[in-house]
Amino acid sequence: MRRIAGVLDTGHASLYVYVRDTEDLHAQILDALLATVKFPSSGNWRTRLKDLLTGYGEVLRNHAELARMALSTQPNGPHFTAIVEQVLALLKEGGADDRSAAWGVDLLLLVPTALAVEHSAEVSPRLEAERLSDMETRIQTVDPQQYPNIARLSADLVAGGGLIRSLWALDVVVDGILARTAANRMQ
Amino acid sequence: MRRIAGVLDTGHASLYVYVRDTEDLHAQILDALLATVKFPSSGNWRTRLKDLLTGYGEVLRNHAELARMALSTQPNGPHFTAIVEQVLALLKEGGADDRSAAWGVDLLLLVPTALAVEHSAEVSPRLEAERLSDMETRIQTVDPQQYPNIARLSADLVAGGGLIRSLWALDVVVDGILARTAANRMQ
DNA sequence: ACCTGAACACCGTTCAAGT
DNA sequence: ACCTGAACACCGTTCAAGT
Repeated sequence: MRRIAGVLDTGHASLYVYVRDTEDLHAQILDALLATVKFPSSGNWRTRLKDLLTGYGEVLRNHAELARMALSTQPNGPHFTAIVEQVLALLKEGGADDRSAAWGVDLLLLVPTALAVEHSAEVSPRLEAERLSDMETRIQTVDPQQYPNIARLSADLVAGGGLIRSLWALDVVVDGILARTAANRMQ
Repeated sequence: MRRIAGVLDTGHASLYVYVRDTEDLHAQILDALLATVKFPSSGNWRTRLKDLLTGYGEVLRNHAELARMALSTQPNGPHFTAIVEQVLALLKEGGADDRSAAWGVDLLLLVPTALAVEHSAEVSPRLEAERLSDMETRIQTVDPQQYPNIARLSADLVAGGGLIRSLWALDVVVDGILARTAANRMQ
């Protein structure tokens, strides 16, 4: 509140004319930022879905505070609602059944949101690189007797950057939603 | 810090002898609590996996602050590491390939963690019920012209409680990991 | 109607001083 | 080595007083 009031060159108490509290402030800022998210128009439905959610994730990754808010309280602004609508449309195009699509949209939005919060601790690139290499050495030097699977998979556990992992996670969830659809059909 | 120091009947500054900062304090508390998580021994691998992650999620759901910490900074205590090891073992038993298992464990742990953070805003049951019914009416009264898919799926969007949705989400991610494994085999 | 400054009730963290 | 109280530098929120 105080920081934003400073940027706006006004007293911090003045903001309470326009917002109810900090959460409300964050929600209004987020929806304004979501106006910049592009709705992809080329490629198949899966590519368009991943592009849309990547764009959503980019906004959240640039504003860690907003990602935290988006996770703890479901946003409800018009631009957020438009993204939900589009995700549902793309899942329908992909052949997902109604319930799988409805429940799947939450899970799909969770991926970029949670990943944005995960990377919100990145204070300085300097410290972040150190933290990451600490984690790598911890995984690579784990006791193979006590944790055989971690030791065996240590290379894969530390492999892959943020974006490639995010795209992989979205593919996993999309595949899972389609698998649920198939399982429901067989019932 | 001050609250916990009060419970321990000591000065808040004294805690800094044992912890580096608030994040370190949360990490130590979380790993102590994770000692209580049961490792299921009956049922097939998928049931055991879901039970294990549900147990993990229960701990986080009872301690919202810790869930937020677990999301922004990867825990690294011995009990957390043991859970990761067990998830990897169960995924291997289920036939997941190495990379899908290694990357999948992050995504699987994300589900209960993020859902715990989501429900961390539940201050009083009274207000929470109100917030939930507000959301329901908002979804059910959405403009069908502007948001046709939300309107069409409104019943499914609001259906299902926390636990059943969590189990569904875990099934989706497990199915997705197995689908990725199958896709990798075909290459 | 909108803005302001002061005040209130909190935080986490540091540090000199005690034992 | 461990603890303490005070102090510092922050928060979000409220409110009476201004214009």
